[in-house]
Amino acid sequence: MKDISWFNDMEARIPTGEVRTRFAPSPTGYMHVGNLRTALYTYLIARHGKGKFILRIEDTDQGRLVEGAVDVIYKTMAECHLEHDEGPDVGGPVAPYVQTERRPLYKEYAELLMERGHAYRCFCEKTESEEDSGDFNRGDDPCRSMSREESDRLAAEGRPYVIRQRIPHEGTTTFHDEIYGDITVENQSLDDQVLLKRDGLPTYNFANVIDDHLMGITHVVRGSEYLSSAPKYNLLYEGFGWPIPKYVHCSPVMRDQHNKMSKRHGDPSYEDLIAQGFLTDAVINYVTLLGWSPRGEQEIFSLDELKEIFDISGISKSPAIFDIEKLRYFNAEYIRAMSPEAFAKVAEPFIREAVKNPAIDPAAVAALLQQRTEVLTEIPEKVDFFDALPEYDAELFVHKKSKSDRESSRAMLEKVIPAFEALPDWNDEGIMDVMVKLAEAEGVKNAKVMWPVRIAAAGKAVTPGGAVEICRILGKDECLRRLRVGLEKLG
RNA sequence: GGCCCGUUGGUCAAGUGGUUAAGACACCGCCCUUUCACGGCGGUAACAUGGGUUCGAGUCCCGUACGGGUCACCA
Repeated sequence: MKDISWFNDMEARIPTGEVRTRFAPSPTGYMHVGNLRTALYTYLIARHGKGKFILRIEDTDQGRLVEGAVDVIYKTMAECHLEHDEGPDVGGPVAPYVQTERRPLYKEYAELLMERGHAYRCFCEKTESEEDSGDFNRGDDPCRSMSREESDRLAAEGRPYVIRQRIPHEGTTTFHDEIYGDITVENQSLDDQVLLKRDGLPTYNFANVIDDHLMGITHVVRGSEYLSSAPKYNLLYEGFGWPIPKYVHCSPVMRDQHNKMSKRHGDPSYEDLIAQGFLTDAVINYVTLLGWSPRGEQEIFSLDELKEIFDISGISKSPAIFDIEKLRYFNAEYIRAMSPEAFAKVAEPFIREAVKNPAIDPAAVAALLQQRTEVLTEIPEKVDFFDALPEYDAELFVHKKSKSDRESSRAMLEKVIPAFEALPDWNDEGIMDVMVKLAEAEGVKNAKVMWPVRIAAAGKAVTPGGAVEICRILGKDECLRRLRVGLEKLG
């Protein structure tokens, strides 16, 4: 009999008595929105339960390793404030946290499972066509019924093999999912899945069970694509005599009715969304609500609030379609909730993209933008007129609502220009005062004065801010220059 | 195709046998307003479908349709 004292040592290291969850990405180089949501739910379950959140890297697929991908994971998680308590970089009681570094472990456990009769070596070399066609009936696999002696002999000879799970042909298996409830399947619908690959590395399905157990994971959170595999996991846990964790299978994030969000379809990853001008906190808030309901009417939540209220029972069973329009709304809400200073800081690079003129104060422009910006990337086109007066048509001076036409506009500009020239201090009060007084003197509404001033100052119909703010920010000289240009167009 | 899961307005969703079926985004209208926004008010719009069970069904059961997942030595 094999010496299995190592087994007891491993078991002794498992932390107990606390909620423990893990986010276990395979390093593919970027963070899908679906991945981010799974990470969030996993994190929130741990934090809500005052437990531990663990990062584990699943790199058992040697063919899909991407250079630098692990760094992307660290960076994204840090940016999203998903700090982990244990992981490859920070260590922890059940290290190592990278699957390839745990390699020897899986084989030991696979052999332990063989000892217990729940797994067997399979020496078959089946061609892809046999696998694909489904012609090969696993029930007929001669390896399954091979004697242990024969199996050991072939292995000792150096014959390559995989280790398969021995699934009973009879009976049913029932497992419980926190979201879907109890699910029962016929054992005969389950196949003898490979646990240990020919290269000695475990399959995802096996490594997960081993690691989740050894790391003391209490809530196994993952995508619903693993729902069909869950009965096989149960059989593995039972085969080892291990407690079964709580399963939390999350439905996918869709790009439309039929397709999951995917890079292939050009759907944005987390990194892409940030590049498109979305704020991390807004993305987190929106993504959390995509497939989870807090039940009340509040929608805007900080991560700290989410830690407090997040509840597994609020996760929905059906897939959710990603709606960038609603994300824009969340983003706008977050922008408006920022302090003017904080917004000026994030907006400045985007303002400077369009406005090179050093005389223009970016903080002043930002103040105009904050209430009317949804995503940061739309800023440059909104403020480009500060840099240079655009070519525009005199027709812009015609505006029904403010009762402005070319005639009135020319008349107003003719009177505003000298009044502005005479202004001792160039500030909002002074500028406003000139225009209000003029309107009074002319017996017209303020709008009739302000419309042509704003148009001449900006050269476009829609602007962030009104005539007063735009004139002030432009500075007296530039403002007057533009008003004269406007007057010429009307002349 | 077998097995598993799902289905409330265009979208996210509340709802756990009795409600005028919440709320949010989007859309439309009105108000506010120096433009556009912000904000305020209001509006259009949903229980996939057929049978049961029940005094009563979006809520429970069965069928059907549609959609998704899975059936890899990928995760």
